[in-house]
Amino acid sequence: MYTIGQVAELFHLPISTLRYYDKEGLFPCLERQSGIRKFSERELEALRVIECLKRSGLEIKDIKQFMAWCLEGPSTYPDRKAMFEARKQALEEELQQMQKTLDMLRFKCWYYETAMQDGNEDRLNAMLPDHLPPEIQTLYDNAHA
Amino acid sequence: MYTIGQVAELFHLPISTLRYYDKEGLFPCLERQSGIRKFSERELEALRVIECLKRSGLEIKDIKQFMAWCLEGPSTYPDRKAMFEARKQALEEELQQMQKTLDMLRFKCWYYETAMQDGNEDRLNAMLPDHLPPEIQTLYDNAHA
DNA sequence: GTAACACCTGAACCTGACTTTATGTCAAGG
DNA sequence: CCTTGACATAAAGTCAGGTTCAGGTGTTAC
Repeated sequence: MYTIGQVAELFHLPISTLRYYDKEGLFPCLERQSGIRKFSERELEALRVIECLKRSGLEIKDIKQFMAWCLEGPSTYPDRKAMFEARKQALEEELQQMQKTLDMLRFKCWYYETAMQDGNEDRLNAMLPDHLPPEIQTLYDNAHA
Repeated sequence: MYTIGQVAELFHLPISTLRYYDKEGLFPCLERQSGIRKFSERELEALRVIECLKRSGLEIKDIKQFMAWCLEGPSTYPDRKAMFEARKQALEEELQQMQKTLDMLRFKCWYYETAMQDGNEDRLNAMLPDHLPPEIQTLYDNAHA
């Protein structure tokens, strides 16, 4: 059993956030002793799942839905699986987009490195868009694909 | 020369967003004819850069700073490069985190697939945390690394 | 027994990036 | 001439995800 302050420290979260999660129904089984929240292993596990779902882009209300499904038992396995599948696909697409953005950023770093050496962008502008050094061309093309 | 409506269509952005960007100073050279915004090639190029910087996680006010540097000339090449370097590093770290999250999601998909087959989580709970099938164990470990 | 401290509540406030609303100007078409 | 449609403005509203605050309670330490 942990107090809210101990859990906050364990998870490096502000106490206010834990209270907010509770208010939003993310700890449906949370118990209290004379008003004071008592966090058990069940809530810690919930918190681990919450962190994962949050990172994967879910909103609080969707996480609440997931918690509700968990309470409901095995009949909701398909819902829970569908939710994770959907998130997985969304994240995979986001990852692809990020790779493109990253190539763009790498290109821009090279661009300004070169501009600094030249003192201007004249030579660079003459090279664009298809007379760049080979590996830079790849970055540029990836970023615009 | 384009009207705000044409640009909105070209970039699949609401008109209100373009006006908001203008209000925030993202088009420092934008001209007007009797009050009406006239978007030229310069603003389209700015918009392409804005989209990239936004995807890379920059806030509007930082993008505004970048636009100001571009106006200022070659003396700000180092600032612009530093900005892209910082974004590049941040995005690379974020990408790593996302890979971990993705492994967690893949694990959860397998978990609920298995739970559905079993009709309960008893066997799964007995396998956790270190008696999982080999490739699933890898996902699990990566996600918690 | 009283001070210090962690806890409680509910409500108001905050930030970023828009979006909506209310109101107004202006040129072209029926 | 008047309506329609695209443009303009300022100001307020929205949304997620918290944070802060005022005012009160409970337990522990001396």
